[in-house]
Amino acid sequence: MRTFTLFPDAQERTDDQQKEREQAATAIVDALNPAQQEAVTAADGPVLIVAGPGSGKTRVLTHRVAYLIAAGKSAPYQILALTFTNKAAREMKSRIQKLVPEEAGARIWMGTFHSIFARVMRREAEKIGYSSDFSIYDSDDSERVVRELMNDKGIDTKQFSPRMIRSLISSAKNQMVGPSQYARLAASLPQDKAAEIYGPYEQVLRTANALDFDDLLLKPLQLFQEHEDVLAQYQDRWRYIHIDEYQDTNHAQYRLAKLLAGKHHNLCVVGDDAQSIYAFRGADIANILSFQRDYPDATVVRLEQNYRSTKTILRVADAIIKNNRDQLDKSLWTENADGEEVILIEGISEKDEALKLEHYIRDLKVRHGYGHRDFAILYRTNSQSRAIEDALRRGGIPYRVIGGISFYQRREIKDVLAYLRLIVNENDIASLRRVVNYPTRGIGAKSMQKIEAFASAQNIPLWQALRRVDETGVGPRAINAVNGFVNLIESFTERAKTEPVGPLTRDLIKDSGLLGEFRREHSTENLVRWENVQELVNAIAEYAASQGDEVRLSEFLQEVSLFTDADAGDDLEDRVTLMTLHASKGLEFACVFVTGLEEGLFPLARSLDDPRDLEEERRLFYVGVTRAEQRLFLTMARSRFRFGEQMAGIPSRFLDEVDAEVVRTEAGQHMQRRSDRFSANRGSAGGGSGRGSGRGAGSGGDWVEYETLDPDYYKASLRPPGSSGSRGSRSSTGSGGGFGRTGRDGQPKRAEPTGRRVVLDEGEGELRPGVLVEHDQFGSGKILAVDGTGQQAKATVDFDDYGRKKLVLRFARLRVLDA
DNA sequence: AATAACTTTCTTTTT
DNA sequence: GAAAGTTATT
Repeated sequence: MRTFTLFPDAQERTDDQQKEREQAATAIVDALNPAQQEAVTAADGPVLIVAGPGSGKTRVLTHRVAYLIAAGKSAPYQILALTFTNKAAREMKSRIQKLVPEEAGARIWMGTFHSIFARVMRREAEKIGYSSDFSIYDSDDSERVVRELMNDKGIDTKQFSPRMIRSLISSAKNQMVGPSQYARLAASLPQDKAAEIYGPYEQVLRTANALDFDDLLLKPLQLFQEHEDVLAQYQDRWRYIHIDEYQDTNHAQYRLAKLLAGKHHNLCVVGDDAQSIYAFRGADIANILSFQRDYPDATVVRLEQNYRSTKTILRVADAIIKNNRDQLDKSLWTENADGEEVILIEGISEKDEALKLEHYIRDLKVRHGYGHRDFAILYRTNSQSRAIEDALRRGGIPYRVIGGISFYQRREIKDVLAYLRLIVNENDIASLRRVVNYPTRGIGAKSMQKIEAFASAQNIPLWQALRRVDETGVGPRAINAVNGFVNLIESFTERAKTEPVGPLTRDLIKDSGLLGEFRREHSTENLVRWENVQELVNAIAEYAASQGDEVRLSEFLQEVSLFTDADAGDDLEDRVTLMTLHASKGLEFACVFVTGLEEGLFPLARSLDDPRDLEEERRLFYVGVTRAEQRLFLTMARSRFRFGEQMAGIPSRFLDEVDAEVVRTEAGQHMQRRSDRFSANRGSAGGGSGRGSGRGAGSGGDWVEYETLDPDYYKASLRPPGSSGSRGSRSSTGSGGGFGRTGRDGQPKRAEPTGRRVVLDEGEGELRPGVLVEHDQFGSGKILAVDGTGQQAKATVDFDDYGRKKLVLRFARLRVLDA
């Protein structure tokens, strides 16, 4: 065991304390390999850790922070560690507290750039003219603002999508180009339109006292640039700064890091240029490539040993990344075993692909003892999850989907949040617009137009115009409605000053009419929505509890905006994980399926024009492949439903780039190269078309013949405890409790029918082909077909007088005629 | 002003 | 295969 001489400026301690600390520090360092040790114990000053996948870089960062704390570097200063997700921060923090338990009280600021600087803004907002109750606009909110502005200016939102305009504005902001400068630089038609919107957009956010995601970085930058004293204060607060996934920092983040580390230079960054996959949102790979130029005295450590994957998997990864030109040279190696060959799976359609995934998972689980949590299914676009979910659900395999529409992005949740935001911040125009006539209360577009005209004529905030609605010239009904709305919001603003937020939110949901909206129609969908809203109430109550009595609603709202699905993950449950390749960054799984390897999908069609985009896609593939510890599967479908129609799938060019030596097809052959890839595997894959006997039965020894097995053999893997499988998995982080709690809280008359779930499509079961039905308008007819379920259920009906029509059951109000 | 039903458009990845 | 936009009807 080695002992380290700890830093000379450590606090004064008794000899015993000093000894204890040195032992702790030694233990922290001894757990690592020499290269990692070097990274962890590097002297003060800039440190660049270039680390390949699976090299334990997050571990290194964790240990470095722990080591600094053990060495007494933290007190009285604090350590800042910026991670890529909030979840990563949480995990790192808890590991640090295990490594240096006696220092659990050490102040570590840990989180994403966005969450850390939202905190900074909460403290300093007034200094640059914002109030600390600012709202945070996510890209959805921003897009709405952009859309409205475009409508105001008569820009065709069909020709130029608000999303595109928003993202142009966002990248301008990221590069710190202001509206007037952007107008000068605009060189294309969309850019001209963006330039037209950019200034007003900034103005709207400003008057709304709102910050978008870009502002969360830019405003602190502005703060630091305008207030040297504030900068100095933060420079001294955070003497040691750590940044994980440095290759994915954007320009503003780069500047922030540079400013903050400007005084003490203790900036330690970890990254892998080969894993840079966020250029589309402004990440600049140059940040890591030029670190040594920015900090010539930097200690550079390379971590090239991989501890995660088998040699085979690494070989595939290496073959992939070699096709990229702009890459720092790294040679990855591992002492791990060769491991299993990589398997290439071909489905006849995306359904077949999904079915095969399900079969493989089942098979591996039974034959090799994997748990569900050992599997990850990765895809390029969120929409690909559907087919896979269907297959897993049918197979009774529990799963969770990360990303997609996260809980806080759901409409019903955003509606409630918009009310809360308005209560906190009456200038929040976007939230106001969202809820002013939802649920409908008679304040339609025309009335709002008049009120807005009045506001701009009088040069008063929109909210004030609402208060003076009787001067705006709208009709008496609208005046009444607006006054009701204003009173509603203001009474809650008043109550929010003294009352706890949990019950307050519950009352709000009732008084605003949202509750009535959910009850109005008893559909399964509304029930789910209502459950989600209950869950939100619980989340708020929970937050309130964790913060003690002093609850800041605005703070909760701000944090919620930065919360993502990936942060929520309860890893404890034994489920298969489904997510995009992007979301998989930093994670690892025993078995990984990279799916949808088809031209146009992965790589995505849009990336084909620009070689840099294509390289990013390739890095994405590299990231996906290197998530696997033991087994890797590459899958594709020969046809796929996209753009609403069936499209043929051509094997991805990426498949030509992997090392064919270590890849075999399901049939056990070595993968064939490009020249004949279009016919490759056709013989054996053809068998997959016969679904019933499918599962590659024809391919020989690879597959267990399910039919010949003891029927109980698979029982264990069927339908584990978790209830209705997937449905809840997106959003059901403990939803059950939600109802109970609200119900218990003691207003029996409001007791929602929690147990009795009235499913109002109850008639649906009777609507089968052949059944005679009657429609209010079309008269009688015969059902020809029914497709979709629940909300989406549609029936094709042949009406006696009107001919064939396709009706959405939700609206159609079909009555069954007795035969 | 609100609703129902039909039509169109668009689908990358996300802090 | 879903959302937003459009139109017709009350």
